[in-house]
Amino acid sequence: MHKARELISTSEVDQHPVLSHLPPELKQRAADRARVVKLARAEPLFQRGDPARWIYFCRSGQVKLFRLSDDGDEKIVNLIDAGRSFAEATMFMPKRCYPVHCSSLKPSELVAYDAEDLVQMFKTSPELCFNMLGMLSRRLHEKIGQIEALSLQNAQTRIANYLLDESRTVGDAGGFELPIGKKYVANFLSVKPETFSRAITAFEEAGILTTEARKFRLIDVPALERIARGTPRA
Amino acid sequence: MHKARELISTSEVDQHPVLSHLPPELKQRAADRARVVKLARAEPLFQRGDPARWIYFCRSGQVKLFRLSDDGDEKIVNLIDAGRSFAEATMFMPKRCYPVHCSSLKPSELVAYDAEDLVQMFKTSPELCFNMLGMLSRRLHEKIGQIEALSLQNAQTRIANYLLDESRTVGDAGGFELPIGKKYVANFLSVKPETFSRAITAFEEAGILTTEARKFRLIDVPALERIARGTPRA
DNA sequence: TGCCGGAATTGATCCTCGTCAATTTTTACC
DNA sequence: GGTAAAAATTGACGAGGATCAATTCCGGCA
Repeated sequence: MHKARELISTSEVDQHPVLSHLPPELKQRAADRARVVKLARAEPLFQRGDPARWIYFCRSGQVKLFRLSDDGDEKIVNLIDAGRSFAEATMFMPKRCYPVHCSSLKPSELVAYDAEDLVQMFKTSPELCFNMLGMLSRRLHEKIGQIEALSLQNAQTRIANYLLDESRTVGDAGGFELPIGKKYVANFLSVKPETFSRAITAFEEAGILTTEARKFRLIDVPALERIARGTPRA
Repeated sequence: MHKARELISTSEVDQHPVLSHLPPELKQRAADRARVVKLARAEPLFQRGDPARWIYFCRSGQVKLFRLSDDGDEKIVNLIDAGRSFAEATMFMPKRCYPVHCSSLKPSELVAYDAEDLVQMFKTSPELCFNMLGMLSRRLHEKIGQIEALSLQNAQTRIANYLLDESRTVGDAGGFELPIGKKYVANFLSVKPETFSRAITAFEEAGILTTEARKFRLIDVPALERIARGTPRA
């Protein structure tokens, strides 16, 4: 059961948006206490309520953060791609537990940093704290955006916004590829797969985009932007 | 137009969940630079996008934080009662602007603290930062809860949860009173006033609660909890 | 006290989206 | 490369909640 623990280099720590600001000696310490976690496809990492001993960086692959309702329905709160970190906020909660479930969507490699030890480091440096405060503020802002979208926009509008977002962030002239199955994208947008599918079909028929497998190519961006603004006409 | 600025005492600063942890001399400095803002009923305080020069504490009254859609629909993201603070997260955003609109719901008195000056104070003390990190974590957690509710629960369930919450936090044996007009509560729950009204009527007819003006009295709490869990039967 | 205007309630209707079911397509794995 | 399982699509249908409209209720104020 025990195999040699994979060593983490300080340059690995530099990937992390917050830990990269650690002074060199602490960077080393963080690396020394970190470990690599490898997940197969669809393997759970932690459950809501588990004590939050680790915070994570996604080195490769993809994981989902989600809530479950009493009757088993799932709501994906966040999709974490390679290069992004998650669960930092747990370090500062009174009861240090994960507030969501986490599970991989593809085979993934994560770097796990020791939460307790990091807390000690943060206690030594307001600069570090400020980096973290900035990150949490951005997250909070993001969530407010999600709430607004859920309350004020309909399915089509949310989907249109998502497509425009993806196109801008990961797309090139040739279009872009969905990071994962439409099922999960749909869930993230709080829409049923059927509804997602129908919306895409409608967009295709309107000449707004073309699809081929997972590849999307936007044809009529202005039209999509009008839909995203909730004003398909005018 | 200029009248004498109302002075803020350090004991006023002690009301603030984060600033109360300032060392005495900084507490005095915060008080010296703070000011009182009085709002009439339904008076705007700031707009989304305004530079965030101040963070606020609600001394009395009530304000709403909200977003507006392009076609003018409003979504209340948060209701702030007396004793609560808001807008702290703006201090740590790259572009220090309010991400929501704010407007009073009743005549209110707010204490406005100088954001830039507070940032300087925070830079001196990891302890202060930790208090703030804790608060932002809690806020983030709250938002995740709202998102889950919007995605996974129906109108009845959200309303049931709200009633149970209110009953637990502000209620006594004789029931509790809505903090404001049902219109606003409904909006906060992302439900139309008509739907809210119908749900309450249904609860009354089921013998779950009684209402009288704004006063609510829960009769059959277990039944309401079942609805809140999404399993009305069993 | 009586009047006015906004809030709340109630009813009727509509429409978006979820549900259920049947295929088709894609993916994973031997 | 072939097969089984999962994902995606498509269609038909229904329910939850929004919308529109009409009263009724209540609070503030002269």
